Amino acid sequence: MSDNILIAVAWPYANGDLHLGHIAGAYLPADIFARFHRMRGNNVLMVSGSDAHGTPITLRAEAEGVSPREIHDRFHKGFLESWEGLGISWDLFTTTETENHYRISQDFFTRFYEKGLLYETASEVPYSPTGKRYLPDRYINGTCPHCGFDGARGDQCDGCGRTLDPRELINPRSTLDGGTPEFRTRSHFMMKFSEYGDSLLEWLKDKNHWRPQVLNFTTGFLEQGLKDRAYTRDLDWGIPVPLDGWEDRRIYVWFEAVIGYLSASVEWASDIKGDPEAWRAWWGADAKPYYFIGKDNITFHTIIWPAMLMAYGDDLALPEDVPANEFLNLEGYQLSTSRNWAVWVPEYLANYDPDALRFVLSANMPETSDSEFTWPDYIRRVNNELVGTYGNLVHRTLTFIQRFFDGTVPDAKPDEAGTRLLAKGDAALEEAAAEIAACRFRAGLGVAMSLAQEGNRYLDEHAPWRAIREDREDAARTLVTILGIISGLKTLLAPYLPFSSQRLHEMLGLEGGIQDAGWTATGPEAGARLPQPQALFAKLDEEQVLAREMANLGAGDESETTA
RNA sequence: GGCAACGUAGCUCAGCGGCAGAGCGGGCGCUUCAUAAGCGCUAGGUCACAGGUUCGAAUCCUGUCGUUGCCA
Repeated sequence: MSDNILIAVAWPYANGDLHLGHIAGAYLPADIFARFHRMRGNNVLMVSGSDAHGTPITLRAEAEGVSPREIHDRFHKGFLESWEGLGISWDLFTTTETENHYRISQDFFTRFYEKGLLYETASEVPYSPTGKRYLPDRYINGTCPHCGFDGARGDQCDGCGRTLDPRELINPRSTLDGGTPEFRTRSHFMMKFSEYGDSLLEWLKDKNHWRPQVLNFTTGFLEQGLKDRAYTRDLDWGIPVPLDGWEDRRIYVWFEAVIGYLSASVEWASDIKGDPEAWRAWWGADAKPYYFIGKDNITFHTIIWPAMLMAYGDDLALPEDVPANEFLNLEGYQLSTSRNWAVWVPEYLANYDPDALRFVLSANMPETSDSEFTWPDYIRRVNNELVGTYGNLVHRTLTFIQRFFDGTVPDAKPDEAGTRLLAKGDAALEEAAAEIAACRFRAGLGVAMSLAQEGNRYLDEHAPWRAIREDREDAARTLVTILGIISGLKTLLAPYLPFSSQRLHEMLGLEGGIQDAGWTATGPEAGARLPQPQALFAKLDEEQVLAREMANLGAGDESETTA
């Protein structure tokens, strides 16, 4: 009996390239999970898309003097290239700028409105008389009433870190033209989230498999009492409120972005699957939706979106798990786009192997706490663990068969010790499966690396390079055993290292795609001809990599740094 | 300011009531099939700090300091 597993992944703002933080935080764990479940024979639907409507996009558009849509189109295209290069295996990566997404987001609004869950309220909104437009909080600068810092923004003061209301600012001015904003009273819709606090707490009761930090945070948040929130904003970029006389208001970007998980599923069903109803299998009572996000997004995925699903009705499936990751730091500091303190995916892919990055980020994934990426560590892990332990086990075995057995899989049966090792290999497959299914990706990779080490140890103990001289049969038994271990490793590592696992699949003389080969350690048959082996991974030149990357880091930074 | 999490070996991280662990790096040795790769042995720690609970605390509780996220 196979499960229907929806893999819903955070929607990146289309206002800049992807960096390592995005990958380690959400996209890599989601992809490992998706590939694993496909190999196990489950029905996977993995979706996400570009968030087109966030403030960061309009900010960048105004800075460059182009339209928000142009910014969105440029970076959405870049995302697609990054996914391709990194092997992130979407069923659909769409965008919030589709007609389909507008329709479904407006349908949610209409449903909520008709159910009486949206009510009007008046609030004071900053308005620029010179620009003849309403201003988001971030578009207002002024003096902080708490610390006197002059560059405080309408939402937060960078001087003292306090969050602000734009009306508190002393001497407020628009960042667009420096003009003084006035505050106008505007009607907006509030969503009755407060009605769902108890139901959410009830729903959380059997979520003991969630990560403690996610569950504790969510429970604590709800126990303080869930408040109603403004559902609409005064913007001209975004999805219009579908009510007569309200067309100049937009649905708040966060509330339509989470609807994207559903609208992307619907789009996949009609446009890719060719069966408009096919999405229901992943949203019905027995579906298991997993949401892969970073820790800054927990509230929206464990509270707001489940509340919206409850409010919508139709028994749409609530999250099975929200394995939010913590953050990845870089060389001791937080990632920062403005200071160019980041490793950008397109630049990485221009110089290095995608599997090497997937390996290093998986080995050090921020599952339980913030973790650290450094280039020296990247080089060490690639050269010593990926190349030295795993790649070399494969290479020494395959070149040995090529050299001493004419590239033909020997016809021999493992002896007692070999049979024991192969049993360990089978056990490792199940052990890793349990770890991955529970979203413990670091641990799953650890199982694979331990098995590779066992393989190396076995080779050293049985020394086929000595046996080949006096007892060819013994050497053959050893090699067949290790071939079985390598076959298991190729499967075990396929979710983590899809490109090299496919190459290894072919080097073992096996046909087709590894993703269709199942979760088994089945290797080549006796007598099978193996192609000339190639190294799975290249060693890195430490000096060269460090020279290039350390020079890149922070380059182009025009602000003062204290580091 | 409130809530939540984190602080463990030189580095990156596990462990989360019962003799302080792994990988990498360091030291010593073995091996030569292999991308100078592999294997074994070894050194190293007041488990942030101060109290408390317990026969027993890195682990549970309280407080302090530091880091992070969310909220005000």
